[in-house]
Amino acid sequence: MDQLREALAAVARDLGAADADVQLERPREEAHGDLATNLALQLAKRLKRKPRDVAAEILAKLTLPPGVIEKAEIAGPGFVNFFLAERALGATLTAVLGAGERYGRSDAGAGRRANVEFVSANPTGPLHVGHGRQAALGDAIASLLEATGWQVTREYYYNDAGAQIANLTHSVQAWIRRLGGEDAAIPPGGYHGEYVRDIAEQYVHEHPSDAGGADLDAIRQFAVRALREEQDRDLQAFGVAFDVYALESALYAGSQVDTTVRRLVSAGHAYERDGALWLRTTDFGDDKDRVMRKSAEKGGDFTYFVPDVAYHVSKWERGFTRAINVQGADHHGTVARVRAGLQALEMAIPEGYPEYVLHQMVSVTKGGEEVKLSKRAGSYLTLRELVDDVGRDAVRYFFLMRRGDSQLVFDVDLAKKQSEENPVYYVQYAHTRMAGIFRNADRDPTAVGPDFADPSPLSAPAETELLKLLGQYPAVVEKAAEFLEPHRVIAYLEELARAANAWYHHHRVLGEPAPIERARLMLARAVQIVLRNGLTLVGVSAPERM
RNA sequence: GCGCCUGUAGCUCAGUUGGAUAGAGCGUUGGCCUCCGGAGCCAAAGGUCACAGGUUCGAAUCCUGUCAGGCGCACCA
Repeated sequence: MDQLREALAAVARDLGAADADVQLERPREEAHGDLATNLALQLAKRLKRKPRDVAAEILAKLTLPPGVIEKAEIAGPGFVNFFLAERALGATLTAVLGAGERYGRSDAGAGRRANVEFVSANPTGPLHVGHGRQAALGDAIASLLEATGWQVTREYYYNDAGAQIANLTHSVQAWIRRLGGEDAAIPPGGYHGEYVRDIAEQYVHEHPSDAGGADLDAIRQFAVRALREEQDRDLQAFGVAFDVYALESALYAGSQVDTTVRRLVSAGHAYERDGALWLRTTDFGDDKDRVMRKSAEKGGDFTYFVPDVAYHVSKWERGFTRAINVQGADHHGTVARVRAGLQALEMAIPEGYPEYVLHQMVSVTKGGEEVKLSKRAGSYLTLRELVDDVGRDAVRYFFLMRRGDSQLVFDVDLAKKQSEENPVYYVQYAHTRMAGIFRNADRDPTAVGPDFADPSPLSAPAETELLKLLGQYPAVVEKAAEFLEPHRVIAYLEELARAANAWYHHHRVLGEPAPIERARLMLARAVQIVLRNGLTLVGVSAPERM
């Protein structure tokens, strides 16, 4: 492909257009060949000639690399279509079988370090469905980066000491007093879920000396730990693991917050007004300036903006050349101000740092009606309940099959009731069928390597189609990683599974004449490898049996 | 009012960053089990790509405007 591109560039130079951008793409239509270029269309205007005439001259001057291209032809308004020789497709097969589980991986990231922050829910309640989308998305993005050569840290940031935690603490305290027979009300802004009562009961059980709930600090620590542990259990059930848990309170304790403010002031972008300390973020693309330290009458403490900036400084200083934040779209307002804060430090942090992957909200329908999301346990909306009901694989797959910036309707009834028709089963089933071939043949699939047999008997249309798809997988992974869009992998897997199921239905493997059987075993093994690699990449299992 | 995201088949959504006749699943209709797992395969019907302009060889894709939905717009986090 690179050879072809260079050959075309040489022709372009010859025609006096050395700066032409040579584009090679895979045509949608099979009749349009395996690769196509629009070079003639691009050049036609500046050469003031008809596109098809330019295409003819390109073709005449083109020196094709030997053995790779079978034929080339002019089509449509002036496209030049190239047809790959069969040998090239056979090479795909040996590439897949040779690389195995490494097929599709690359080292584009060259071992540089990337931080992917996601979920980052404060420990004020169980994880809900929206966190589930974020967990699936963040984990898959991290995996995509790993597959393309980045050294990835999965990070979870949470606040264990702010106003929301105080609300939680007082809510638990109120329940402790209720359990003691008092008539205590949940404070305004407090948490009403049943889990609050459960925590209160546990607290009383483990702290008999404080049955009255007087020790707020002890209650806070207990509640935060209990909810963090519950969230960890939920994430574990979902198959997501983090490398680093970062605490907001540590930024204060480690004086990073103070240091950040000092740097911002000395960089000259801060000013005082109405008794508060402001940062002129409008100098760096924000739409309004931000308060860093509140005025004395408002309490005189820092706004959340400051630790947010300090936190991202810490990512930079820990050596992450990329920081990717996966967040709900309701947080999009923070994007401009965090970046502006980092620029205002004048520490040579790149302008686009950190990168954001924002996903739209998940709405949940149950019984045909939309259910409002809230942090109430028992409302059938926690991630844990969804995973327990629908299954980890289906939940992961559903959350990833859509682009992040389209809204997602998760119909719980449908996911449960019609789980057999879920696309995830279709893809997994294709994998199971390939595995079944080796099971029935009583063969070890891992023994089928690139030198297992001669792949040339694979000539049926369904087979060349499969080989082409297998050859596309590395590019799919590369693009999905580049755009941080795991749904591209899902779409590819469905296409591959469709082609694999059609092939399986029309062609037998076992019992055919030996050269054909052995060649098809290679193809079946290659399909199995790529399906498994892709499913693993998006966090879905590839079962041998279902 | 301002900003970000979205609008594609009855429903849920893709669309390889500007390419050729806009695709898939579900649903609907009609076929296919002596066969490695039918959780499957083959086919049909179904479209003013929200609407109106513009850019150019060429637009679902880029620009402008309008309409509709979602989410933001604190000295809250």
